[in-house]
Amino acid sequence: MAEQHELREKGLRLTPQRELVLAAVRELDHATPEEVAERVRLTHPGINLSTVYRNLETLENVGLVQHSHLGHGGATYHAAEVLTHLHLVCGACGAVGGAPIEVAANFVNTLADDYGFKTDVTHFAVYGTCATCAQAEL
Amino acid sequence: MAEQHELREKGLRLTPQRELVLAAVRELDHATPEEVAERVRLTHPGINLSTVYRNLETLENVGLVQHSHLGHGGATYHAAEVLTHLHLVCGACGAVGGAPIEVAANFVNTLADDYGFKTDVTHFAVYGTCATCAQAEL
DNA sequence: GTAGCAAGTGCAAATCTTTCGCAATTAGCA
DNA sequence: TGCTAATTGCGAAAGATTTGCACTTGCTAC
Repeated sequence: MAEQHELREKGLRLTPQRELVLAAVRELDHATPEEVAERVRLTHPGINLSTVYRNLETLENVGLVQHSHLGHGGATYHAAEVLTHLHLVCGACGAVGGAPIEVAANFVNTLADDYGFKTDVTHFAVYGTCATCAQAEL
Repeated sequence: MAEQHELREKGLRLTPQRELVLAAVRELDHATPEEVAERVRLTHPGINLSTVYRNLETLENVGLVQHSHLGHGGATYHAAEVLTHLHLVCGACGAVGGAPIEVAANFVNTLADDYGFKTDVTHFAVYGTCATCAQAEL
């Protein structure tokens, strides 16, 4: 229950709904707010979608969850602990692959050295064509 | 008017509206559908927003324009000719910087070699903190 | 040059996602 | 146990994008 500490520090409360949202984000991975709500409703049907949105935002401010953009519109959320990989999104089939952050280390360093830009590689997906689809195109 | 060729090939027509949308995308850069519509309306006030959306989609299918994701929700469109740089989006101030594609060459090659993933670095922005904001944080 | 057909347009309404206001509820401190 | 401010639920609002449909109009064939 480390979250209790993070929350209280900022005058925030640990409500059942908030716990459920956090738990759902931790269980699911890359979950949209809608999916989080759905998950939470399995055990707590009455929860409101607004509440999910608000809690995702709150939990993000506190640093317990983060969001990234894997596709078009919506953000997807994941627990802060697990941002250990970057996302490879295939534009052809929609698959989301993963790769360790280290493969981008050089790229990140270059941007830092030459542009003073501190990159968070996990926030936006890396877009392209996955091996399978690239194969199929030939 | 190279576009005439691209369009006809697929049984599509070159309508005034379609030309205007394409012209607007070429003049603007990183334009949202809304901005494209606004631009087109300067010379052709009656154009409908749906038409802009539909034409952006059509032109993208044909390969004359492309879209990328620079921020939260919306896509922004640019002419297919000009994807010569990647986008550095600052999460703190929202500024969109640019960097030549070459800085990512190594990264792209690694992904290709190790994962068979063909990366389109221009499609999604690179997220992080710009030099100015990184400075301010200290 | 003209007719015919399918593609495209305008318009309004429908969706979908996310946000907001507000009254009722409740967690956490004294 | 009581208070106060944070939080929730709910409905409505806002914004973005899509869709159905009747009307219009490129483009091709004659």
